[in-house]
Order: sequence, then C-alpha cells, then structure tokens
Amino acid sequence: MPELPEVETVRLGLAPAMEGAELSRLQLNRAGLRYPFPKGLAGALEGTRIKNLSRRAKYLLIRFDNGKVLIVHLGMSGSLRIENTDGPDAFYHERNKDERHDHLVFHLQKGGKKTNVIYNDPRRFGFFDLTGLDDLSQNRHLAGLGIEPLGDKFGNELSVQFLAEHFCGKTRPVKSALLDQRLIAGLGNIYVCEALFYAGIHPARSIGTLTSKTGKPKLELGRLADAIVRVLQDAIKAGGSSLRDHRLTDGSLGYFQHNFAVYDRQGKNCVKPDCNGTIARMVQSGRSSFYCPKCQKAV
DNA sequence: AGTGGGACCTGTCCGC
DNA sequence: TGCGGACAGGTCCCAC
Repeated sequence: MPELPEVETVRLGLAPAMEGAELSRLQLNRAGLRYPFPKGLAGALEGTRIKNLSRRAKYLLIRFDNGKVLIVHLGMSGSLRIENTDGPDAFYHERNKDERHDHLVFHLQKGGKKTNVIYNDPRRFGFFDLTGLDDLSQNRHLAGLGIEPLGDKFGNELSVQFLAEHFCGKTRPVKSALLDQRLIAGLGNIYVCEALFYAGIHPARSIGTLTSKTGKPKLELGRLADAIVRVLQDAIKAGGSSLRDHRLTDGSLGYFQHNFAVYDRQGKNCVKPDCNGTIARMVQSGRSSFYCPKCQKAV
C-alpha cells in the first residue's frame, strides 16, 4: 500500500509501538527482496533502541540510537503489521496475512511488553537499505528525490510556481511528469489519476501547454497544484482516522478503503453531478490512466 | 537530456 | 474445473 499517504499512515500506526522500543532480534526469513538485505543488517541493529520513525516520499525511515537509519520501501505489495505477542489483543493493520510472505520480523521490547512488527510482501518488490544518519541524503535511493509535495522542514513546498518552472517548454505527458519521483516525490499511479481529475486535466496532455510560452502558469496549473496537495492530505486523513479509532481486525486499511473518483472506475459515471461523462481507461507507458473524457481537457 | 519499454515476482480475475 | 493471458499500488536499467 505504498504511495505517500499509505506510507505516512503506516508510519503513524507503527510509531507508538516502535519508537522507544528496543530491537531484541531482527529476524530475516530470506536473503533479500528486490535487493539482497544489507550485509550484517541484523548485527548492526540488534540490541539498539529505535529513536523515531520518519518518512521521505514513499520511504519509511527508522532511526536507531546507534546512528543507523533503516530505509524501508514497501514496493507494490509490501505491508507492515503489528502483533502483540503476549496477549489476546493482537491487532493488524494490513491486508496480507499469508505467512509465506512474512519476510522480516522486528522483535521489539518496550516497557516489559513484547511486540512483533512483521514485514509481508507477496511480490517482493520492496527493499531495505541501511545507512548512517550523516549519509542519509547521499543514499542512492533518496539522493535524487524531488520535493515533498506536502512540504518539508526547510519550507519547500509544492506550488504553482514550482510546477510552472519545471513544465515550461517541455513536451512530456503530465501523467508521466507527475509520476517522476525526481520532480515530485511520493505520488503514484492512483493519486496522479485523482489529482488530474480534480484539476480537469487530461493525463496525456503535454506539460508545456499548462504554462504560457514565457512560463506563466495557466489557471489549470494552479488547480493541479491544489489538487495534488488536497488529494494527498485527504488520503492521509482517511487512513489516519481509521487507525486512531479502531483496532483493525482485518486488512481494510490501505488504498481501497478510499473512494476514488476515477481510479479503477472505468465505465462508471463521472462523480461530478453536472457531468454525464463515463470514466475511461488508457495505457500510458505501460500503466493505466483513468479519466473523465468530458471533464479533463486534452489541450 | 529526456523518453518509453521491459524486467523484477506473485496473486487474482476473467474468458474460453 | 483448468488454463492462459492480462493486470496490479513501484523502481531501476537500458535502449532510442
């Protein structure tokens, strides 16, 4: 469940159990996932305490009190679930319970209580990397990432000016530009489709047509900047609220508890009350785009 | 330089 | 019921 809002939701869900806990054992059930696990991974972390959980784009960052940072990417199908091992109140917040795909287990202790956090990933597109706090920004996975769409601690944030600057004079389809993690980091296929719908922009539209020749943003580009931020914030809110309010006993948390306007709604009616359009699907560089041909302008 | 396409891997769903 | 093909939230690498 891995676009930015899902990773943020996972972070919020795991933080109370993981922050401040001691990692008594790191159990690796195979040699690696997409990449081999880093050499000496367990030895480098066992016996240390987790300081905090943070997030960069779709990466979960687990910081330990020996200065190491574990970088976690959930790939397409990765998830993390918490199991309290010493009581009947074990709870889950993911959809994968097939133990064959439990690839890594954090054995944690906090205040005399034992908890397991289990990484499950059927497709094994996820990966783990280990780095030091000082080398974090040079890490091969993090170094090339673009801006955090919801802003960062340095005050950088997604703005219409940012988009205009990077779109002016270019020709690539807006769908592909928004999926490019070097520009904006954290968007994936679902939220790009949703944001383009709310902005009224066709996924195949060339980004250069969203500014004037001199780089002045058109109205739609302002709508796009707003839509990206709102779609992500709403998704975090939806995930966060279900985490807070419930001990989830099933795998309901993830993308598909949300109601999407266009994603995976091919053939259904456009959700805009004054539109009688039908949601369409097209393939762009091998990936599905969903859109309303009536609301989303191609030029 | 900036694209698109394939590879990675397993599970699920749909049509025959 | 079984089988093959298409498809799925992401990223990297390699041709053009």
